[in-house]
Amino acid sequence: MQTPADEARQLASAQNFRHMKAGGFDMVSSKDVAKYAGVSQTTVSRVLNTPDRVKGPTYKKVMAAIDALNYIPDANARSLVQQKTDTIALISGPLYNPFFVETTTSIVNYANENGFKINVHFSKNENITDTYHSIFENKVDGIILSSILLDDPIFEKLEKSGIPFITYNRKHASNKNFVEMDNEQAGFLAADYLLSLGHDAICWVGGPLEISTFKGRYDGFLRAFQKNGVAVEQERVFLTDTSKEQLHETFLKMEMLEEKPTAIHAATDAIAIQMMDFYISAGYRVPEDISIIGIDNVEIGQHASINLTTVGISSTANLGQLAIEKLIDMIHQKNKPCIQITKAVRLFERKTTIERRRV
Amino acid sequence: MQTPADEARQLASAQNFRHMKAGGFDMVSSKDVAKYAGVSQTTVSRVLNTPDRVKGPTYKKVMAAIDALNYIPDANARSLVQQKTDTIALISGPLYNPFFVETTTSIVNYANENGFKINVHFSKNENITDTYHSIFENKVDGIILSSILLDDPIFEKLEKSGIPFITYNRKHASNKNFVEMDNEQAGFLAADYLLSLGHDAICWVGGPLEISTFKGRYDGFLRAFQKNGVAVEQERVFLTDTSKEQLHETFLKMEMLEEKPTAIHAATDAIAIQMMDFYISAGYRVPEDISIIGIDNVEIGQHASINLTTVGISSTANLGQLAIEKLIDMIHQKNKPCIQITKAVRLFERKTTIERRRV
DNA sequence: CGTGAAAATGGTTACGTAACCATTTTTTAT
DNA sequence: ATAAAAAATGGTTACGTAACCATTTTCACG
Repeated sequence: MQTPADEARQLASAQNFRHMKAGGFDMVSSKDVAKYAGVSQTTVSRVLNTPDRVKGPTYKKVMAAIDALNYIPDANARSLVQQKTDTIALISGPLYNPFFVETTTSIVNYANENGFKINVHFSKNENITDTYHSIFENKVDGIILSSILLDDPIFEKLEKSGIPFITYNRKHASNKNFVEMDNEQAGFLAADYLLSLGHDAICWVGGPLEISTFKGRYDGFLRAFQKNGVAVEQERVFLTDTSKEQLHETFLKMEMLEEKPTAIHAATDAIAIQMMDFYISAGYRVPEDISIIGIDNVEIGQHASINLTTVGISSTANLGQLAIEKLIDMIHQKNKPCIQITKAVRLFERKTTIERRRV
Repeated sequence: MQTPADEARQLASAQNFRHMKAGGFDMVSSKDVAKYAGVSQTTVSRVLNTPDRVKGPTYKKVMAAIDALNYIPDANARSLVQQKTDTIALISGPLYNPFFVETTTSIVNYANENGFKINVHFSKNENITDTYHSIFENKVDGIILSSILLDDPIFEKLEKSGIPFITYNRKHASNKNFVEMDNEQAGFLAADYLLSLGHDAICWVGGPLEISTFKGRYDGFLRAFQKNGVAVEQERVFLTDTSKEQLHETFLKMEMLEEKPTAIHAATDAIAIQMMDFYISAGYRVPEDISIIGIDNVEIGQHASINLTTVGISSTANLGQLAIEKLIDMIHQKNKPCIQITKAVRLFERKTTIERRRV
């Protein structure tokens, strides 16, 4: 039987265990809980991690203490002793590219659902030593990244670190684990489609060929021209940074061409959508005045106001989702098989492309 | 003078310091570096943290050892002893709302530039005990969040935790620190504008009024009707979940109305853009057949193909950016002033609204 | 009821770092 | 040259947890 006095004493006791700290209350440790419950710290740990190995009454005592003291275990301390952080680093491309919006969503949600925290980093270029510094210091359990060049020197460091990692979208020349789409075929399908519509003044707008996606898509673009017996004119090939500003420069350059393009093959939907904006703002009609095709099949491209013709993965898969699933597998089962997934692609015919009017 | 034999010995020595671990190499500690360099662990720590207090030769010796052993300090261990993690938790709304794309970008980039890691969480509803569990266990230095209800019970726990936190976009009824737009005025401006265009069959589409943004915007909507002497008909008010599926349900319900709306006031641009998609896909023309206005002034709404009329912050500020700046201030200077920022708004007249044709 | 096995609990240690205090070395001022 | 001060370095500890081994308690069985 518990008297009011007992209760009061117990309450006072709980108060005493609350050390005031700089920020506010708390910083109650499992030691405090142990003392309060009259057991050893080891037992407190067991209550939380292997409750089966603790007798009913003990369990209740400890849980009561945890409640009374408002104890929250410290994941950092646990990481230190267990040598794992339950954290995955994500190095994504910028979100102004809708492709990364979708992959980031999938990656973060899937990881969180599976008990992993995600440290996010957005990188525009590949000059991100600071980012890797932070990632390596944090001893993350895995790394999922897109931002890498075909011959990126960081790759060696990644391998040497021993941390499981996988790339999505892009890959490195020596990549063991990656999830990509069939970039070459994507480029081919898009270009072949434009050619089949009768276009020949086609501009290619893409990023640097040191990046696997751009390289593959450009190669496919070339193959389509070859197959159709059309020559690629170098002045219509624009390799540019994918920022809005640089794309606007590119737009202006295309406007200066002697023979203006009747179609644009953008290496990504993000580029396509941005170019659409420039053209429409300049008074052009899409597709009547200019056809535009992208690659990636991003969600926003399916909006009725945009209706972007594009090439994308045949299935409804999401490269980020696939990659994070594999990465977490790799983290769990210590054996590391090669994950090399190249998803098949197909054309999504929509409303930004039209047969060339012969004038 | 160093002979080849010396070099070889040194190399062998370095090798010996590399303990093979489960995953791969490494797990070199500052102790290993100390032994290798012939100094104390304390000195190694000093070389990294207060190099001024170390003599030149010692510094060089230690740096050489760090290099030779490929030593990377363990941020977790540092966190444990320093009682800070240099980590901020972000609880954002889902990225299919473009508003959160922009805020997330700003928050992650600014935090990373200032030496903080960001743990991202996307939440659709407010039922996220697991998320908070993880956040509290990780002893983050600060929390920046949008997902909160006006009377959210989690608020009390946040306060009690003693962790600095700030909300952006939304706020709690008792919030000490928040960054929002003038939601009431935004709702007012949008509704008043539609009314000024001659619309009266206006549908409101928004989320639950337990959320400050929706509540404020709806209140403003009501005020505009009152000011214009127009009655709000309850059957034209749709309070719904903002998922694509639920919005489609709403669209179907609007189609069933006896008197179909001539204009839609969406509580957010995300809703507006989604409704646009449904209407155009169903064969309507925007704005000729139906006017649509949003709130937030998201980037994609400015695209030439969408051109969404909307209400947004007058300045080019970004609520997420403002909030993360303030939060990091709060973390650095231990005093915690009240950050209560309500940004002024204005109308952005674009192409999804038109004067009502009197039939 | 006694004995051995199993279950429950406790004590000690390590994880890797920075804080703290102690000691040694160097510099400065006389 | 010497004392005092300053600089440089080292030893020990704590941070909070789980692993590991030791001890005690409980239980089953003959």
